[in-house]
Amino acid sequence: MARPKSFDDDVALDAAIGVFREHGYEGTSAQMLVDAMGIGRQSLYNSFGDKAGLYSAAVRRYAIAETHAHREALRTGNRAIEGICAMVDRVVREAGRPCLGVNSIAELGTSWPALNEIRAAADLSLRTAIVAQVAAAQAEGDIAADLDPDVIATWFVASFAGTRIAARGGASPEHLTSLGELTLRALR
Amino acid sequence: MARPKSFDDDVALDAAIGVFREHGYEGTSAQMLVDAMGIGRQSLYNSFGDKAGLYSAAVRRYAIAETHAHREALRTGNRAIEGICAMVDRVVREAGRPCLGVNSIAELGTSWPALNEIRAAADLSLRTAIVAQVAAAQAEGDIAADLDPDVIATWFVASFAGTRIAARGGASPEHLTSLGELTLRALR
DNA sequence: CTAGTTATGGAACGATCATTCAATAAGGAA
DNA sequence: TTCCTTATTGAATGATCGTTCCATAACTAG
Repeated sequence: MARPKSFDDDVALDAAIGVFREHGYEGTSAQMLVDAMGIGRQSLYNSFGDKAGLYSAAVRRYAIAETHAHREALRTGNRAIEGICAMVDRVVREAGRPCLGVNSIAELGTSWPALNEIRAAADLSLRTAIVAQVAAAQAEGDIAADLDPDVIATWFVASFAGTRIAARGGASPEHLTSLGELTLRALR
Repeated sequence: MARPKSFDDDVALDAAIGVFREHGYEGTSAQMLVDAMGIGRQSLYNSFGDKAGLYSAAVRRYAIAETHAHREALRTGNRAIEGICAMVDRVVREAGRPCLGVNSIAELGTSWPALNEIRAAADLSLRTAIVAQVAAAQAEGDIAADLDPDVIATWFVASFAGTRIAARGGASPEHLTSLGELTLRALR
């Protein structure tokens, strides 16, 4: 009953994610977004409200994809520790590209309620998966039993942020690999 | 032979640092800076060139102060490991305030040559101190001897970044303390 | 074919951006 | 005092910011 959209919201959102990852929220202009997304300015505002809404949508989509990738990696191998290693390896391997989650925290802190909610949901999902996997690895004797799985989950998330910051600061792949190894070593 | 300045560059710079820490480079306007620094617009440009120059000067001053504080903490106690613990504790204790170093890396990556130089100098200074301290702690049997001190130095820096990102994301002091403990545990 | 509805593209909005100009003020050297 | 130099102040610069208005295009239900 009306003119159909000429683009897919998620495809456009992925393009926006690419820009926000590299330039941050304040460093990205509406012009940069319409250029990267390949849509008109008005279409951007029709679909996402405003720049803040688009950013929130981008962070949400990114957080969901990132959480999913982490959980997928955790399912690797037979022993629980193998999945944990796979998760760490993936972070090390992909640390070369800026992380929208880390960058949004660094840039905006907890000042956006909408972002806080998105992060809380992603954190819960990821942490739940890590806690279960860690408990399993502890039962299998691959992680020290005296450590609280919940603390370890926080530990992993922080280590990932540290690795990503190191990479964004120019650390070599060898250094990043070392970081991944030490992250796992802390738990033995 | 001419009118003297009515303000001290370093005092003004500290005020600028406070604004940049919280709002980042792109999120800070010249108006916010003159308000916080308590000087006129023209004085800002006379003393620091432009906004980018002021930011570089702020990051430089911050990096020097932060590196100095780290090195001071390292000198604590009798055994080398005590100084290392003090350094970690300080980061945990002060993680509540945003880190200009971490935030500048997250926001700008390695795209500013001037910042890269500042970081390289600070990194070298800090890493040198940590390496020496770690080697001493290894000789005293408090850190595993099979680990490369240089890798450990990278590890500390990354852990600090992770802790600070966690704090900026809203982590509780208890969680931050746990992160500090696990940072040290990785080395035993 | 027509009427109704939404998407699109381009020009335009006021506001704010970083930066500078021009005029005045303040001190040291003579 | 007088001159010279620099600091300060406030207004003004053009550019770009995020956002919206408006006319047109595209599609569907009737």
